[in-house]
Amino acid sequence: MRLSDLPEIRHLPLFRDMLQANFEQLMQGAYAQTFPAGVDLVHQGDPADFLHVVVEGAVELFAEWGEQSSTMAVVQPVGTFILAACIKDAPYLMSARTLQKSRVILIPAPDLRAVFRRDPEFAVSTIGELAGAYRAVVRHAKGLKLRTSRERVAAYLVSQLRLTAPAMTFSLPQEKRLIASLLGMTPENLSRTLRALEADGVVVSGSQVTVTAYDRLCAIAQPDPLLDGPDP
Amino acid sequence: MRLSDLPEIRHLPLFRDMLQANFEQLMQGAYAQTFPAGVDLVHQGDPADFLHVVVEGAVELFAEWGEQSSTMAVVQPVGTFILAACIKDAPYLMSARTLQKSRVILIPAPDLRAVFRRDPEFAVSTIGELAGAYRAVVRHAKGLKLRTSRERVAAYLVSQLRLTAPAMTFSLPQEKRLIASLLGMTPENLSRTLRALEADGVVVSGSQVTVTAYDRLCAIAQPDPLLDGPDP
DNA sequence: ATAATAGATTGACATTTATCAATCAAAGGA
DNA sequence: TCCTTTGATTGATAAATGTCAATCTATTAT
Repeated sequence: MRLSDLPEIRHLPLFRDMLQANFEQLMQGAYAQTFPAGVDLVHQGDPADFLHVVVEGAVELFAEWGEQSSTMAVVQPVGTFILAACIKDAPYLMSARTLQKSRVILIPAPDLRAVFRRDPEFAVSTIGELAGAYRAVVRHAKGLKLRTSRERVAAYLVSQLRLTAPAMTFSLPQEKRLIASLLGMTPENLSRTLRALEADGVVVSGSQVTVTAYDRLCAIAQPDPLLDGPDP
Repeated sequence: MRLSDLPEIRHLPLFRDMLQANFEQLMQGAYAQTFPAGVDLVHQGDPADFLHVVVEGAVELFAEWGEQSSTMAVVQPVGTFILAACIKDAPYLMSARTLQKSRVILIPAPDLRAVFRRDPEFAVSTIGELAGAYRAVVRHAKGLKLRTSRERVAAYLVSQLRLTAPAMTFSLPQEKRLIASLLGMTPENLSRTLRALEADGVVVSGSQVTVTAYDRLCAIAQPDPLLDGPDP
């Protein structure tokens, strides 16, 4: 475990309010590891051994069923994943793989469960973290059920624009096929949809996206905090 | 608040481990109400005032966006809903309406937040409840993204069969259009899909479903605990 | 009992989305 | 630098799903 990782983790919403002694104990049992891109970190169905904290890089959470596979989320620094499985001591519902060279902290699930029973502040933080994660998946599911793929693409572009405001251009943070999977469509369909959106002021060149008619894009996406998340 | 409601609520996983004094205080501020069918209990976007506990009847959770609307879940006794919004003190992500005459206990959100800061056992129960809810939505989203509508229908029938095992017949617990919406399809599509499944040993007559070829249905549904939930 | 209503079903059709195959473009390794 | 590999795009086509309209059916209310 690298000493320089600690302050960053300590400032995460999940860990910032707990007692120093408990934080130290949690970190005692934890260890960090750096993985190259494309490494499978966990596989769905496996018993939940560790809470994962992504300190550097990016990790894809994806679901598999038979031959099918679908990206469910991308976790970026500093974020955690598979907290719920660790708490329930249940099998992971999703698999995870690194998208880039990534540094991940692994915190043993039993330690986690022991500490939030002892530290009420940590318990409260855990509640907040889980409630946030729950709401994020609900939003994702709402988007899948209520919007067409064209609307999902438009909403995705709008949400990316908000991250880079006030600039009207940005570069896609992941490969298009991953974004397509995240949005619940095929790469071909995403490609054609982006092409079609050029008629509405979207210019795509490789991974560079420029929006020349924000209002027209919004008219398609109909952004809604109950689907796309709060404004920040 | 009816006195006879209390023991049932007290035995819920969410409330069973907390201190009696805290439970009583929570119930002090709570009140119960009985609603006829078709009443809107909460509307998405409203501030989260109360945790809802369904004691009798059934409540539909649904999402709206523009003209569109989609059923996200059905809460039956004894279950709770919109815990996450109450915790986050954030707007509801879903609307709720009664499907039948229903009795609902309303627990003020501020009381809830105060109590789990004071009662570590309640905090731990809240963590467990949220983790379970999170995993349920992840499964729902996985089903939407990985299965075709035909596969979702088959999986739905298999999961209903498991509830009534070892009987091979059951009656649909809700109207077909609601089930269709829950499964992310139109009523017309559900109707045709059920009809098509007759070739695979499914007999539908009104709301009565009989399965004469369980193995063939499973071959279509490919049931998986990571999508359909644990065996019980 | 009968009418009125809401839900379910069916057919015809349009639209969306996926699939397959070919090609193109870009990035990384020898 | 060129070659190889991987991802992206495009076209042609098929399959899945939605829409609209017209029944049909069951239930509820009068």
